[in-house]
Amino acid sequence: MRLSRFFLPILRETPKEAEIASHRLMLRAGMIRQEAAGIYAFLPLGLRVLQKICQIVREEQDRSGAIEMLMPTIQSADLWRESGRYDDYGKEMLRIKDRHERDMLYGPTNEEMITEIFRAYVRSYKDLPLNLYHIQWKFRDEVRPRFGLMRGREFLMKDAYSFDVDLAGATHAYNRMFVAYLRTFARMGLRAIPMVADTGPIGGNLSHEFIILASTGESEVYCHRDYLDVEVPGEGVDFDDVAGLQKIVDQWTGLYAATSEKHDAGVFAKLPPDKQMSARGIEVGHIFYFGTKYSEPMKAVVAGPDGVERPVHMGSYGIGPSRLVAAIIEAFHDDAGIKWPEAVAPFRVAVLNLKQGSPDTDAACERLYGALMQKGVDTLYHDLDERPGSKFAAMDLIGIPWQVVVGPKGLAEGKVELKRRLDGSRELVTPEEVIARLTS
RNA sequence: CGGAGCAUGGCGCAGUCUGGUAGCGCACCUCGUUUGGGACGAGGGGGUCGCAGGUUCAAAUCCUGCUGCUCCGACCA
Repeated sequence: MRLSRFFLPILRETPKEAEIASHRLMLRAGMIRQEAAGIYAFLPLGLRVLQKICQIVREEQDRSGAIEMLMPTIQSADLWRESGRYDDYGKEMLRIKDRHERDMLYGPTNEEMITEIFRAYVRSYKDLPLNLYHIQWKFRDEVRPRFGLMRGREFLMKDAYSFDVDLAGATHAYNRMFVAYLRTFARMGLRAIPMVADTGPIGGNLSHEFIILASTGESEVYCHRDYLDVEVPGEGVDFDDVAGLQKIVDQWTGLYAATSEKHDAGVFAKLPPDKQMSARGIEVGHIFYFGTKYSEPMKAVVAGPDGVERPVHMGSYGIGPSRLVAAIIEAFHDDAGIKWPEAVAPFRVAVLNLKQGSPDTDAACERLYGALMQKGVDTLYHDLDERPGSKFAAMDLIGIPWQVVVGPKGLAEGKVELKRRLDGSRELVTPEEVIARLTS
């Protein structure tokens, strides 16, 4: 992408409403624009990151055996009356009427709808296990939206729903998601720690929140320090291996870890002092097993091998990709701007032409840009006629992992500078070397 | 929902107390000089001062009502 053809409204000054780093940087980097309290438009740069995150989420959901679909944002109130949650959910639910005065709502979650879909088609235990997910916008009319995307009212959520004949099957489904989540967050460069959590309005009795540690986190969390070193399952993990998955989950739940609501100060105090870790955390995922809470009232039943119909055991599993954009920035930034992990970066490399309009640098940049694009490397070519200082500052701000700096001095020796945003390291190399490095 | 505050050009702000026809920095446009870490000079464009009433010869400024947004607390992907 040529910057001259892109839409990247970078702000030099920080809008006054932004208090935390991720919000500030997203506004300054031209990633998002606030349209109302807790409601944001994703500008092109922000959308690129959001899509990268969704793709990782998708790949790991698919790998674990879940199947993607897409449910609507608007739901009928009748469904929610069936489960009893229409009255329970409270003011967080945005209620609307259509032209026929029918009660509708903007979905805050989809347990009811997925249960309705399931019961319409599935009759037999032979169709199970089943796990369906979608990535869709949700609306929760928060009392107090804040911190930009971190606590918005409209937010993107990946929500998966599992269906099993019995507790044993549901536990395995839970474990699949548990492991998929470990891998998902690790691929984004995040260490997420599963913590025993409250189930809230979703209900149920088994639940973990996946928390990343960050000083600007909203919740106080307590955990064993060794969680920082537990191994994340690799790509080859067998999601059908019931005992194997259970072992991984046991390993990841064996040590103490709890959010403040579930915190037991007595147990925590018995940990060796150097292993006690209390910090602020950002919740980036939440998984629940809630058994037959919805299947019973909504009559989602399947026939077992004995021919007897019984309500299915369900779980639901959420990840907030839009919140993850903010969470990743909280974890990866410095005074100059964002430092994207490569897996979610909006572009992999930026080419900076230090003397736009000079035949030598222009030609060298065009060659590099063309070669990189041809090899499928996501490249942003800063081809605007600005002073070098402005270019460096802008690219540092938006946090592209690699910068190739093309200037007359380097070119005199046939070299360009390859700079790494993450650690600021830089070296002089030939353009051919740049291409080789970024395509290896 | 309790408490506090803000609303003036795209962004950040001054002007409001003490009423007199809107200003600064950045950004933007033109020309020139510049170009290895947010340049400089000259010229220029852009604002019914959040909305609606009221007081007054005159309102960004005073009064009343409304709306939007932010922050602190109680709640949550």
